[in-house]
Amino acid sequence: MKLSKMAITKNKIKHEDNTFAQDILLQMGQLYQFCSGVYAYDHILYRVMQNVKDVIKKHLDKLDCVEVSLPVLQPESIWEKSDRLNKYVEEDVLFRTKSNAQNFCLAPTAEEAIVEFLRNRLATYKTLPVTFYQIGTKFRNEIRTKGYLIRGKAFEMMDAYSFGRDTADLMAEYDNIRSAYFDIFKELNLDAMPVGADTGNMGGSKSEEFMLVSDLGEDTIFVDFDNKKAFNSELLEKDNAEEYLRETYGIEDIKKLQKCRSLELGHIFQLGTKYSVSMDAKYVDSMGQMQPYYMGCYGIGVSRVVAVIYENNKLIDDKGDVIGFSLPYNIAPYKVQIIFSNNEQKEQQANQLYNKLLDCGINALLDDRQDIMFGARIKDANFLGTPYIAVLGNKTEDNMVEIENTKTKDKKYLSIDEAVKFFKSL
RNA sequence: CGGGGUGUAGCGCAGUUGGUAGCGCACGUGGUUUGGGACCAUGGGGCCGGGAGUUCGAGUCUCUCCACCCCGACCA
Repeated sequence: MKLSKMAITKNKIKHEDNTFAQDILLQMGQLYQFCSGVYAYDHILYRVMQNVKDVIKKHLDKLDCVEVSLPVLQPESIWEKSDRLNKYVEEDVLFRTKSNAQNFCLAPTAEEAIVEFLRNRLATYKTLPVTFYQIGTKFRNEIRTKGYLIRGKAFEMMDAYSFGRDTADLMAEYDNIRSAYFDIFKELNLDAMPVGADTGNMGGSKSEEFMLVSDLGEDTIFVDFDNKKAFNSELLEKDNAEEYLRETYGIEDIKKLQKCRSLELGHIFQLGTKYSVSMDAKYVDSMGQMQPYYMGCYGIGVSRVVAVIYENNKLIDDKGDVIGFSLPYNIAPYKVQIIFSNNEQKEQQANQLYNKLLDCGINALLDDRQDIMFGARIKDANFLGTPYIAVLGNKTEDNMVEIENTKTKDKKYLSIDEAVKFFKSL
């Protein structure tokens, strides 16, 4: 992609109090706020999110989870069936809309929709167990939005739903997804851990949040780092909290746990038969008897994950100012930003490198903006978050490229073909 | 919904005891520059968040809405 085509102006970021990554994204125009909790994503940010989604998909597909797309516009009638409509309306969390004849809502989650979608096709035990998922925009009228993408009114979420014959099926798939979550967060380089949590509006018997210890978060958790056990402080409000924690999460002595601030990135629930019973969704077992599905549901806050990735990959100079980002190679939509001195020969070589990289399927950015000084190109090169910068400057030896790792600042000097080879090897 | 804060150009901000709007960056044009955010000249861009008042006169004072941010409460 050429910068001249991306409507990118010379960036000059005000650094005062700009330690928050998303403030930088707003100033750069990668994030644009329409109103509280509602944002547009510019190209780079959007592609980062796509890549995060691809990582999630890869690990779910490995488990034979089936990706589908459920409607964002949901008839409220399905919410009446599960008896959740009143609760969501009372809490004013639902964005409601209507035609002359029918009431709709914008999907805040999709338990009802997935049951409607699959109930007739999961008529017999022979079709079970299965897990379906989707990744898309969800809408919740948050009473109070927070931290831009951390908590918005419209946000991207992966939501998966498992259908099993019995508790054993449910537990097995819950564990599968749980371990897939470990793989997903590991690949995203996020140190998230499962934390015992309240089931809230979802209901069900047990749930765990995947929490990242972070000041960005809104939750307080208690962690036993040695035994890798943790729970959300909200559970302390339960009746018989200690007994519940011991039985459900195997937490013996609360006093030994360490209190931490944390951010919820995912949440997995053992729903059991809550929705299959309320919505009368059943299958026929091998004895010819009607049985309710044993369901689980599993979410990952994708836009929130993206916000954290940016936060974790800020580039900070000696003065402590944020000067850009260096995204992890596997998440960065573009691997290298190519800049060149204002002379024809260097421009030609830069184009050559750019085209050769594209031919090899390596996404590169070319800063081909006119009337801009070389120094400004260098400064700007950190903002779009490419893990590498390729410099073809007057001080670079002829036909050579200076490749800089934006995170480590390591530099190497290669010919154009060697540079291409280098990127192919990554 | 309580508490606090902020609304002035695309972004970041200044605007004195009320006198009719400024700065930096960005953007246009001309020229000189050209490896760590160049310089000179010049130009365009504003319902000063909205409305009502006080006043000869309101960005500034009063009232009242609204929006956004932060802290709570609540939830994912």
